Amino acid sequence: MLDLKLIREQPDLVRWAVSVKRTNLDVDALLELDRQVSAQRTRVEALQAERNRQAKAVRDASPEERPAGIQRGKEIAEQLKGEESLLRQLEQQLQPLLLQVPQIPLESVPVGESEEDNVVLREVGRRAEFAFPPRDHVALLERQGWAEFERVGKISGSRSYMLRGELVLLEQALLRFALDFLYARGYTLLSASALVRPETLFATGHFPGGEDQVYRIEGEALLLSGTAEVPINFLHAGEILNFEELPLRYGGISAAFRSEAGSAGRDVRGLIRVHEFKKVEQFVICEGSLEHSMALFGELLSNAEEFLQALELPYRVLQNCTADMGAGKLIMYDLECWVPSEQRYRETHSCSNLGDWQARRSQLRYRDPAGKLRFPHTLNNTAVATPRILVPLVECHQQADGRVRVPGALRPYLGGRELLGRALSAQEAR
RNA sequence: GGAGGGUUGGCCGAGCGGUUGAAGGCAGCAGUCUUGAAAACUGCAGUGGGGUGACCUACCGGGGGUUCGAAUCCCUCACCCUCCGCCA
Repeated sequence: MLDLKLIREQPDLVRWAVSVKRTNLDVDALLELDRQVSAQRTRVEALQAERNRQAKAVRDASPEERPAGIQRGKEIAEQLKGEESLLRQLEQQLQPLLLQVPQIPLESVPVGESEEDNVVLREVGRRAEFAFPPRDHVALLERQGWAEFERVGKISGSRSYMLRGELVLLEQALLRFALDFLYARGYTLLSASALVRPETLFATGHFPGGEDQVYRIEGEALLLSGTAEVPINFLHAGEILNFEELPLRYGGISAAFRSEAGSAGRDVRGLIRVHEFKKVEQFVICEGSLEHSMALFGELLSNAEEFLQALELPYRVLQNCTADMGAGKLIMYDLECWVPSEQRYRETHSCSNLGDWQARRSQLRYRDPAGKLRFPHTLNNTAVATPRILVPLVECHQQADGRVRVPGALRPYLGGRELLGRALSAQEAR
C-alpha cells in the first residue's frame, strides 16, 4: 500500500510504477473514486456535526421544546443513514484498488518486460567438473534409496515427495545449520505456524492476486501460507514499536505450502517444485529510510551468499527487473544455484526490500526520536528452503560412485561424516 | 464441544445513555529547583481524515442494530482468561 497523498500528488509516478511492473490498474479510475469518496466524506461529516449539535440541543432543551428537537434529530439521522451507506459503498470500491497500487521500484532497478530482462550481477564459485557423467538428483536419490517418488503419488498426488534414509538427516542438518547460522548473527529465531488468516496475506501483499497459489482449509477461515514471511510480518501488526528495538531481525522456520496453480507441467519431476516444503526465512523490520533498509538488504543478501558458500555451492546473483519483482517490492535479488543435470542455475533464494509498503498494510509503526509515528521498512530473504536446495547440493557434491560429499559446514550435524550414501556398483550406478 | 468472565490511549486502569476523546497512575516532552543528576512541583501531550484558520469529524477488539444522542443497551464475529469434557 502506498500513501494516498503520494498517489494524489504524484499520479505520474504511480502510473509509471504500474506500467513497468506490468500491473493491471487504472490509476485514473482510482483517483476519480478517491475524489468521490472525499466529497462524500465531507457531506457525511457535515451531517454528523449537525446530528451532534442537535443531540446536545435536545439534552439542554426544555420539556416543551424537546419533542420538536427529537423530531429534527430523527430527520437528520434518517438522512445521515443514506449518506453513510453511500460512503461505505464508495470506500468498498476504492479499497481493492488501493491494495493493488504497487510500490515504486528504486531507480536502480532495471526496467524490463519479463524475467528475460533480469540482470546477472555476478557468478560465484566454480561449477563442478565431473570426470564421469553426473546423475540428476532424482536418479541419485532413487539409487541411494533416499526418496519415495513412485509410491508417494498414491498418498499425495503429483508434486509430492517423501525423503528417506540419510537424506532425512541431511535435510534436518540444513535446516538446523540455517537456524544456527542466523542465531549466531543475532537473529531471533521463530518456529512459526503456516496456518494463517486471510488478512495476513493481504498484509504481505500476496493478496489480492495470489489467491490461487494458496491452499484453504475447508470449513475454516484459515489458509496455508507459502512462507514464514506471512506470519512473521503479521506478528507485530497494529503495534507501535519502540525505536530502540529496531531493527528487528527474525529467523523463522516453518512449513510452506504452494498450490503451484499455473505451473502445470513445469518441473513436475523431482524436488524442485513441490506443494509442501520447509523453509527458514530471514525477516527484518527496520527504521523507515532507504539508508537503513538498503544496508539491511545487503545484510540479508550476504547472509544467504555466505550460507551458500558454506555449502560450497556455485551460484549467481540476479537482479530482478521491474516486471518480475512483485507489487510490493522496492528492489529484489534472486540467488540461483547451479544444477549440473540441467546445466543452468535454479532459484533457491529471493531477497526483497518492500520499503514501507507492507508496514502500511500491516498497520505497523514506530515512534521516531522526535516522537513522530512512522512506518518501518520490511525485508525478507530465504535462508534455506528444502527440499529444493537438496537438488544442487546432491548434484554438485555427487561422487563417481554415487555417494555425496558433505560440505564441511554440515558435517557437525551429521556425526562428522564426509560422505553420505553407499558406493554403488558400476551396474547400479548406470 | 459445554458454562462463565473479559477486550478502553505507548503501558496499567476508571468509566450512571447526554460538557467523556475519555478520570487516575506510569512512561514521554518542556519548565522551576539543583554545580549536575535524582526527587519534588508546574505545564504540554492520543491516532486517522477534512479546513489557510478558529474548528469540524471518526476511532474505547471487528461488524451490525436500538436511540434525538452509545465506550456505556442489544445482536454477531474474533481473540484472551477460568471451569468441565475430549485429546497428540
